[in-house]
Amino acid sequence: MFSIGELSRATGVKVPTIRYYEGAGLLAPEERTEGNQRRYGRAGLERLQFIAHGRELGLSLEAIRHLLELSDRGRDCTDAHLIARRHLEETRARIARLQRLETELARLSEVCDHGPGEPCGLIAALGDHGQCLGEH
Amino acid sequence: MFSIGELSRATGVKVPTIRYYEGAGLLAPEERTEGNQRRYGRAGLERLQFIAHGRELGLSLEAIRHLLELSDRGRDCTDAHLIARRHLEETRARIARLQRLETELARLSEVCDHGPGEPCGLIAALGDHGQCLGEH
DNA sequence: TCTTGAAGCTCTAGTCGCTAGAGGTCCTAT
DNA sequence: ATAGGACCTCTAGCGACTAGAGCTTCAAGA
Repeated sequence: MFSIGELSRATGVKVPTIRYYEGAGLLAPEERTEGNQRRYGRAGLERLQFIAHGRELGLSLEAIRHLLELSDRGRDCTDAHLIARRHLEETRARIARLQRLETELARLSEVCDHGPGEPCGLIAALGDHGQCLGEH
Repeated sequence: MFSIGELSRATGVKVPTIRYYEGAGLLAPEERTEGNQRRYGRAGLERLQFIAHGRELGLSLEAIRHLLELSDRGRDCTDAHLIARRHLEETRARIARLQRLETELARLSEVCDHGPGEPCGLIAALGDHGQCLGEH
């Protein structure tokens, strides 16, 4: 049986976050001590690792909840693959978007050929979308 | 003089968001009508465009507030370039991180060679960080 | 067995950047 | 004069935590 602190050290998930996950209906302790402290078993540890790993991969708690249900029910994992696939697509879209921003930012931080007393090109460019090359 | 709705249409920023920016100390209307409605001038419009553009570039309101102060004070824009540069670095780091996730997700959504009744490889992999190839 | 102090408990509120809704007032065109 | 769209303020909610107050419990050493 693990205390919440042991679970925290074992997974790298902070104690208040574990309690938060419990409130969010993702992870309940197997039992409580007489004094009302949480005690987890191996299953709890693994479940928390599952959650933590999903979060590292950028999945929402919503998506993780869904995956946990599928995992609890076992069998058909079509939905699980759908979730992973959808998340992969979102990730790709976010990468593409960030890359456009990167280009823009790189350009912006170069633009500053103003002489003494003249306004800064960077600040001017920030106010004027028309100076941008692409979409963002 | 523009009403808040006109400003909204001109910039694409929603009305409640403009009010939120005001609460956040980024943008105040030049004046109010007798009936307490906000009225903005050209300066207000440009300031909002500045904010909106900064947000599109993913800058925090904090960073934008800072840039606005620099712009208001004019002259030395070293700090402005620092902000832009730091944000560019953050953006690059986020891209790199997302790309590692992309690889992992792509791999994950392929892994599912389980026979009928056997547990799904995807769900197992989600619980076990050790199966990952890289860092994330 | 007692004591101490780290670790646990619950509850509330704050973070960021909005968004939605309630319930009321104002402005403007007909 | 009136209708109704646009405006006002205020409060609460989102997601995923984080921080703090004020209290209780547990475990190890004396």
